[in-house]
Amino acid sequence: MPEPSVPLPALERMAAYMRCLMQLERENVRTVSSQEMEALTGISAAQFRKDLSYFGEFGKRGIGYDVGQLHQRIAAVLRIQEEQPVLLVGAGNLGSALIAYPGWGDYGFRIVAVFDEDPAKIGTDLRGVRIRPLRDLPQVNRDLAARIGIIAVPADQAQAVADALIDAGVTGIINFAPVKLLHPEHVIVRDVCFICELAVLSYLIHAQEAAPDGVPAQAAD
Amino acid sequence: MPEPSVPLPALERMAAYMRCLMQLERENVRTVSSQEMEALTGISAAQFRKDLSYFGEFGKRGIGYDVGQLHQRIAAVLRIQEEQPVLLVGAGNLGSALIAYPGWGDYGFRIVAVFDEDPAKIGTDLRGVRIRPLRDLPQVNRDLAARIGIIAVPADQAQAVADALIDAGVTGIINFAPVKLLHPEHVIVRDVCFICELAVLSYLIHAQEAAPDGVPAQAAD
DNA sequence: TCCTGTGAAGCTTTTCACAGCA
DNA sequence: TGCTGTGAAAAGCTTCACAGGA
Repeated sequence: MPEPSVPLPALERMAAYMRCLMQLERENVRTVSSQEMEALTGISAAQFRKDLSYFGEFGKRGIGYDVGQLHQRIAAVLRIQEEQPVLLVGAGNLGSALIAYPGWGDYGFRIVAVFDEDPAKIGTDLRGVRIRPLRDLPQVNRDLAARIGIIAVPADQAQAVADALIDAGVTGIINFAPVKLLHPEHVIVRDVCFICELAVLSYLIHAQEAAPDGVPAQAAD
Repeated sequence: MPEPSVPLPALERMAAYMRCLMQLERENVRTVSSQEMEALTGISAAQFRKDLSYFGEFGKRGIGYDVGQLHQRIAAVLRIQEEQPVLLVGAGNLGSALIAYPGWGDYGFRIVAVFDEDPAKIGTDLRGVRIRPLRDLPQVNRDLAARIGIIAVPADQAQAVADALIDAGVTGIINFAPVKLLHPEHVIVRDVCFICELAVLSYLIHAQEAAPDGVPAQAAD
């Protein structure tokens, strides 16, 4: 009944298309073709059309796609057409940077609670959200019922935080800590390893120098 | 002469292997087999061996891999065996979080200069690195000769910053701003879109609920 | 024996190229 | 005509399965 096995890379591109469509909306562009999307995103027109085809028909032959409508339909596919509550654990530098990110609302997410263990931080406000002790997590999420959690704590605390989030009913985790988390099968964990990006970049730069046409040196979006 | 067209996913896994090997070194583990690496990273033993094979032979048959030696050789492959200077543009929340990250040294990177446009920040210190105005970039990098730059500024400034970095000799950019950057072919740009990760997670959570065995729901590492 | 390194098979994803509709 | 949607072909990546050295 749901979409039959969509390639994961296609899903990742869907988020990129949405970003692009929001930009076009701000510029009051009404209609866009797959060709134009290729110019804007760097993703080929054929790829764009194929990606959309996993989820249905979205355009008008001979015309293109209605920008606003396509935005809405992609949001519906990604299940971000209505607000989704998110829990953030860790109110250090990274946590602060995350909560300050201006795009949450555009993507239908809202940080509804922030947790930290530092007594100096507990009770204070981070952009209008009170910081609570981690032990309050189960009780707080009984009301909030958030399914998504973000781990922004040091590596040595990450597993304990993951366990607590999962106990509290979270089924999807974005993990910024540099450790592999153990978790039950029904929970989905996505690791964000930004220094890995740098390492890959380092390789690609040097590979390109050594043989300017050797490795495709494709950028990741 | 260099490695003939290594799959990009293989490169991304190399960084993950390195992270795992550093952990093993801290635990004083001397030898590791591809089986054990599978247990630790979630990446299959066959995949691990195949990935390494793109770059040479690293193990001993019947024994496994020497942890320290493998770490060194992967570092050499990624060109992070000796310190690489990195420029950071943007000293806001995100920039501060990045510079506070404790793993830079482990991966052979060092932030050698920080730039920002905010007069209130210029001249102050961020973790021992002085914040300079962006206009100083060309001159500063004449000495530092960094090839890698990180863009951690708002979307509307990102293109100008990218242009400045490229002018100053940077050939690889990690872009945290939510815009597609225009750049010459010889420059490699990798976008980090953390909210895209959340959007994908949102889809996967709901897909799994709808059909617990429909979509593989594989986590990204 | 144990475990690596690797060609070949199998599977996934991307690209092509064109039918079909406005 | 113009541009979408999509089977089929091509390319790319992963897994298999086993030869071969310690």
